[in-house]
Amino acid sequence: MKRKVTLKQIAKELDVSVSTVSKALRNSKEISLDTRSKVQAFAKLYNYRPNNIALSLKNKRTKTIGVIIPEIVHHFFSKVISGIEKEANNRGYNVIIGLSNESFDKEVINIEMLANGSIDGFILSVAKETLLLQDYHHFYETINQGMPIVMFDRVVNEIACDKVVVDDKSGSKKAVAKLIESGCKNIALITTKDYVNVGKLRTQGYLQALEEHKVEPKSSLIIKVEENKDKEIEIETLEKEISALLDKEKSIDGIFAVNELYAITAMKVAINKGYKIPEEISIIAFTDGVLSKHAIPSLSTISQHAVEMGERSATMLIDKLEEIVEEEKYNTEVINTTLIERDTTR
Amino acid sequence: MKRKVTLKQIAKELDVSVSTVSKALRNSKEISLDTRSKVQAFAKLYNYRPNNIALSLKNKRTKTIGVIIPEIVHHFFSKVISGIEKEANNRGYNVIIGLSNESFDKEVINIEMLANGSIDGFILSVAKETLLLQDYHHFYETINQGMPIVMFDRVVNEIACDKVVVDDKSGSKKAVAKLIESGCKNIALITTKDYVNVGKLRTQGYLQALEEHKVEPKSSLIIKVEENKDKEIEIETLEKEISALLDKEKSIDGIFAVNELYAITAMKVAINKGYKIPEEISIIAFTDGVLSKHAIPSLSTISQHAVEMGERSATMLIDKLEEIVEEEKYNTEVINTTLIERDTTR
DNA sequence: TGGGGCTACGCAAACGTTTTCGTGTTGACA
DNA sequence: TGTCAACACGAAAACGTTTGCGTAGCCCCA
Repeated sequence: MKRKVTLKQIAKELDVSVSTVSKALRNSKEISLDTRSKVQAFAKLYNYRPNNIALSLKNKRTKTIGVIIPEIVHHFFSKVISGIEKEANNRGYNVIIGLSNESFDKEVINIEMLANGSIDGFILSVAKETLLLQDYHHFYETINQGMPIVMFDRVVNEIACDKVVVDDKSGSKKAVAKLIESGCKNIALITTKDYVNVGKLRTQGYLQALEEHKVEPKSSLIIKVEENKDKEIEIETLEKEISALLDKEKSIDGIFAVNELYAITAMKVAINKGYKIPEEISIIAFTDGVLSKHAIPSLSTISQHAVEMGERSATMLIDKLEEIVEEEKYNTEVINTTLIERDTTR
Repeated sequence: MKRKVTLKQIAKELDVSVSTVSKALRNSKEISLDTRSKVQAFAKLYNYRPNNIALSLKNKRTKTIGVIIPEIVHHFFSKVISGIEKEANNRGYNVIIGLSNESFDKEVINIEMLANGSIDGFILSVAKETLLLQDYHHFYETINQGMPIVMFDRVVNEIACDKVVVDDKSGSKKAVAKLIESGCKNIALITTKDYVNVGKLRTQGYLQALEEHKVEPKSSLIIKVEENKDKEIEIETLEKEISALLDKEKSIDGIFAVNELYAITAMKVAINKGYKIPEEISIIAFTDGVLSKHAIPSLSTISQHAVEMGERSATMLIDKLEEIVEEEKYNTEVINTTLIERDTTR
């Protein structure tokens, strides 16, 4: 087993100095052609590759970006990552991943672990617990130490950093408008509690769409789901709530859910009750994923273009790292949503 | 903006040497209690954290493991990653991710990018193209340089390294046996072409189960799907094939598919043709994911315990890195599968 | 023959740590 | 007063690079 070869070893072997080897490999004309080719041949033979860690230390940059997300087993986040990875790789960066599992503590630990020189900057989406606690000291500290952060999707408005968000409100409006225009009169909303920012915004979009179409909102048509660590329980509870809702409000002919899973759950309950979809009840979900695509019937959704979000985030971060954009200038990019019409809408 | 503080700065500020600071922070009794507390207080005040890169260079270990997977927008792989990340974090390691997108070239580039000192070892699942080309030089080179590799799921048998695999054959047998025992007489198989190792093994399991139950296999009941870069097209083609199959072989009363998506596709076609599921046709998929869980009806599956695979892989790699296991000793761990009975089986 | 100007290389510092070894000061004790 | 141990600290090397600068050797020309 031949260990990795270093400049020093090459130097020793060829009886020249380390600096000569280094310069020869970079084809400096300070070194004679003769020596250059000798060194290069030797380096090639032994498959020399400069040690990244040494370079990082010297250059004070790692060419690595840290990504902290709440969870990875989630279509949206994994799509964002694939976008980040693509753009990062194109520009010669690596991606290191930390998962917060929606926990404040894990988010803090992950950030601290990476902030000590391992990476050049962060791309992250804030954990729910953090949003609930509203404790953002770890973000401030990171930024204060000169490490740029790009937040995506779940952002904290009061923090001065780059952000990439989806236009939740207008996305919801799009969805609800579609339902109304296709003839729905009584549209139920399945959303989250208000502390989840995106849920709140999507709720606002729903209300605005109703208003603009002069439909009176009815609070009895809105379910605000209580999050639960155990998704199974959350969904089971939701099933009961939806079932009760459909029993009580017979006039419901449209459902807008703030995510796929809520929508699928609603569809399941409705189908079990014998409703025809989309003839009797139309359904649209925010967030487009595999579930929607392959559901039977396939679900109409609002796509948030997760891959693009990832790409844009990476672009913003790297632009800042490479000083293509001034340090103190923070932007918020809004990614537009698209309505994907499938089989649950008319 | 206060930059990261270093030992040198603390030393200068407190008018002692760098080594004194270092020792004081590690509570060496070589340093007087007085100096120690002074240094520690100062370090705390300025939130000193040792620079990871410098430590990596010094210690010749990065405490980071590289993970190369074919794609991340895939329930199985993201689950494996979450398992890896969990175990790695528990043991103080970071995880850096590379995506091959099933491409040989990207796999090679990713490995080369990370092998130059950035990480201590690899966990990877081989890209399809690599399996097709059977060009494994990049794996050999990596191992030769003393960097351990753990392969999971899609492994190369001929390479001497640790492996974590799922027992594909027995998993398939379990599924097909279940179908037979619940009364199915004519079980169709939807699988991949044979060069995909796991597809091949699962096909073998199907055949063995039939044999053990004295059912004559019929090649007319088997669809071997031609992979396509464009999944849409692949699935569309598959739909037609399944449709033709169901039209031709009216006696089919069970379907076993080597992955969720194939199973869902089959279910879709069957439902459209008016079959009752599971009464007229039972379906089981290899690979358990969101799709199966939330399909309507929910799909019975063979779970491969992806999170556990990730954890085991990480454990094996780290054990080797920390020399808990001898370097030259390679193991192959087999993760057992579990049949999850849902609504597509009787 | 002396000086100037190349050429081709080596030295050393720097990045931020840790650790081994050396050393100056102090105090105790004979 | 001389010796020795203990104490408290500093210097320097090492990890693997890159790069500015110094310089030995040579040739050329006056």
